[in-house]
Amino acid sequence: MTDERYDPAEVEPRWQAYWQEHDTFRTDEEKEPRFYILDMFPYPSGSGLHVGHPEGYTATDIVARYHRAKGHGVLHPMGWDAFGLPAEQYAIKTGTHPRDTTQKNIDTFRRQLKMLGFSYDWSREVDTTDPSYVRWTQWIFLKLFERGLAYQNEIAVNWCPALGTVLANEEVVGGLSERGQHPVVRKPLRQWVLKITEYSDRLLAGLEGVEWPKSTETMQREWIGRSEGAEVHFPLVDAEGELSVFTTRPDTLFGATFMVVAPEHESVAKITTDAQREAVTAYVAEAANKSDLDRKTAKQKTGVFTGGYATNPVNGAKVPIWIADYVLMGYGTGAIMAVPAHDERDFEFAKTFDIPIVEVVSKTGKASSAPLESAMAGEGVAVNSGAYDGLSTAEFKTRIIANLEAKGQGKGRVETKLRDWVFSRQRYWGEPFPIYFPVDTDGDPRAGADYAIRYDEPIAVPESELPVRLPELDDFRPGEDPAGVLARAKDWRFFQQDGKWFARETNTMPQWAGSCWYYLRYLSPHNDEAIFDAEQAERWLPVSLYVGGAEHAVLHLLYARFWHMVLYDAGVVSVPEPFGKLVHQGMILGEVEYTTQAGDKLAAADVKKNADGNFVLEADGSTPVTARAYKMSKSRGNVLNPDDVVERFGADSMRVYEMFMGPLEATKPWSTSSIGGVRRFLDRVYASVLRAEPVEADEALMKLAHRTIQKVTGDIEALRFNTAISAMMVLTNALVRAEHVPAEIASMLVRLVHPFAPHLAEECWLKLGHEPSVQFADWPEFDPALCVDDEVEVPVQVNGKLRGKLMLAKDASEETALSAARELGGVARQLEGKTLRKVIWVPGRILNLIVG
RNA sequence: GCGAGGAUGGCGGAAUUGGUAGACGCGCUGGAUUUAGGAUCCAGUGGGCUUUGCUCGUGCGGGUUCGAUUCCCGCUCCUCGCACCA
Repeated sequence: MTDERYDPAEVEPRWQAYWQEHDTFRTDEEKEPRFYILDMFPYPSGSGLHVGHPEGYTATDIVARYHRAKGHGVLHPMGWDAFGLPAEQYAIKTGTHPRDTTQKNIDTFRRQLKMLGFSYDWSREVDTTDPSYVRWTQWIFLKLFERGLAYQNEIAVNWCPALGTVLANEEVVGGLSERGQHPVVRKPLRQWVLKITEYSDRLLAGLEGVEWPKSTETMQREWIGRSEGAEVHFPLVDAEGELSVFTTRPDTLFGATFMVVAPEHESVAKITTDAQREAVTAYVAEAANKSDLDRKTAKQKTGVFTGGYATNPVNGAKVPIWIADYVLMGYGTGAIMAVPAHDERDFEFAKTFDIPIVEVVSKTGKASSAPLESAMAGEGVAVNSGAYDGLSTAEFKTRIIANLEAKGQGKGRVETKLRDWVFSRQRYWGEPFPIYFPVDTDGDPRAGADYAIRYDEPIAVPESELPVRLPELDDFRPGEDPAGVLARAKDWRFFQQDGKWFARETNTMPQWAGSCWYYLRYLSPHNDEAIFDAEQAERWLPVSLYVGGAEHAVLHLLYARFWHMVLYDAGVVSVPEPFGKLVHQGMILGEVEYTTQAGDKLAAADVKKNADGNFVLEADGSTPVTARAYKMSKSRGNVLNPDDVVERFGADSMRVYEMFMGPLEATKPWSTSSIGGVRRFLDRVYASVLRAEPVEADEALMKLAHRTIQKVTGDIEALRFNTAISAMMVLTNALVRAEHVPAEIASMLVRLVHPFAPHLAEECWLKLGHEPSVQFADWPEFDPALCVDDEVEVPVQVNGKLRGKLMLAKDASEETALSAARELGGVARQLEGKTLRKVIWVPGRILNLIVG
């Protein structure tokens, strides 16, 4: 009996079938307190799960199983973010409908997740491409539309000809599409835009109340990029009107020695003098052709004088106006007042073009005697600023804004970097917009009659007609028609109502749409009457724990919060923020690779570390070797497939290994040999359970068990899974060494192991003679009295160096400790012939004797 | 350049209201068992030395303290994010 090995290949599928058959993980609505434990749902790609997915999923699964064992209510669902480009591109290549590809990929992902034993309530599975889901995505869009938060605009967007679609700024990296690395050009197109900027203050304020990684909070803050300043109007000298600028430093107005407008600025033509027109036109043309990448990599400031001047409202000075591409049209007013003394960029520009630099802020309160060598961007005291001299930066700002407002020369203004969200794409595989437009035509546009679509009169599709389904197409290629792929589906696009012709919106929504609100649909995924039951929302929101990759720190999490706030304002949800606690699991890298400088791969055994701490060849200490783990990628060939890992070691081993690698949030390299150690641990747990007997545990073992319960419980709550596993290993090793394994201790261990290695735990629970499932067994409680020792080991130092150890009662006195310490050989030797000058005694912690 | 995080044995990592550095695991070494094993079990394992013990040691250089991986100051390197946002 005792030599029976644990066989995951047989045991794991058996318990998976059991859980499915018995609906073990169905959400229990009645139990309290309640925990909504959420994973970022995956995009079901064609390559299946990679080993990074199960990291976060295992973490949440442990927490979910732990809370169920504690008798708490748990909502732990899973679904699919299934719209997206790859399925569409695959369709273009092979003619396979994206729906078929998506369905196949979802089946693979579901199989793999079940193979890993995750305790999802599969009855709540959602799929963003399912018409019954799309219906509510469209419903939310209508809410946005009704509230004036969705509008159309002709804007210069990132058009990617290869993909045949517009990309969001964040989907363009270095002038290339994030997916596929195709060139992207700027092109004005009619787009749907969501007014996320209207929520920027609330998106900022809401961050106060959430329990998120600080780095993520900071990234969101910086992405929103709120800055307070002033808009100042500079009257033009030789032309009508004025030039308005935004500045965060109105206190430096007296130092504005020139102005700069963006090349795209509407006033360029008006400001430019005939003498300068040729040079300006050339510069504008050049700037228009520059990609974002060119602009970013340009080291030298460029620009051209327009020939025009404006008047500085505070001192009447005549300042020259330049155009330069370091001023961006998309921020502020697209024009700046340049204060070279106190802005690095302006300083650099002034140096390049020999423009005067006037110091108006000084740290000391006195103007510098020598010319400035660099811009002083900090705060200080005003100089060379007329009546304002001597004011601090803060005071100056307040005063001058008030004065500008009084004279109608400007006003206080708040700017954000956050732009409104370009929400339309020209693809097939996305949610259609529930919008249509009147059409002017004298025939049947489907049959080729001329038509004009009145895009400025969008009409909402009635709620009762949702969802607007995608038309069937067999050609998914992007066309030249910037109205999108759907424009080719004429029978779908055009329809008649009361004798008038109408045209549907042919753009589709971006992939973010479905992922913005999926956590809400999990509340009641089968509800056909409403987006979800209000009662369910009351019960489960906000999400208690949200785990997912840091790559979503800004976009997904910001967009989802925005939609949530809109739904809050619409009275649909009753909590202001969707996600309470947020954790990002770290990336799992490939195995460490040892390479020579020539790039040849080496085995770990051929490598050693030299005296300087560098890796070199074992055979030749002068040849340096690089030791590094790399991100898993197909091109590097270091991608691991969970199916292979499960086949070789079992799902429980994979789960426990991924949690044992290190802290959840850390980036860590994979090591196949280390999984073997975890597998041995699980084998020892099983072997110990098989040895369990109805005997009493001795005191030491009982104490160890209780301390393990305390440690594991605390570690699960704090998501410190690596140290929890370590503690369970210690207890297991003690059981392995014990002459008898008390059944009571084995039972405790199995219940602790359960959230980490559920299949093994179920099997062990059965072997111990209990009824399945271990999920319904009570979480073990520890007795605090058994977690403290009566006797403690106290280190004894002499002059701060360890010289011996004492076993003492935990409340032993200094006198007892001191006299016992003198008996220690190592201590006595150090004290010999010396005077005891001082005794440091921290009860139960340390005894330090200072001698001289 | 700016912001955030990090650096501990051959490797992954433990340990911070300052108190025995290296838990746990991998790897390695030796042993047991085995026809054999990349299976299992036992023991050892930070470096150095004149090895009952001494000494050095948590990226580098200082400081505070009886005592620093932990606190303070100044660096180096790595990872991630942002990058002309006025």
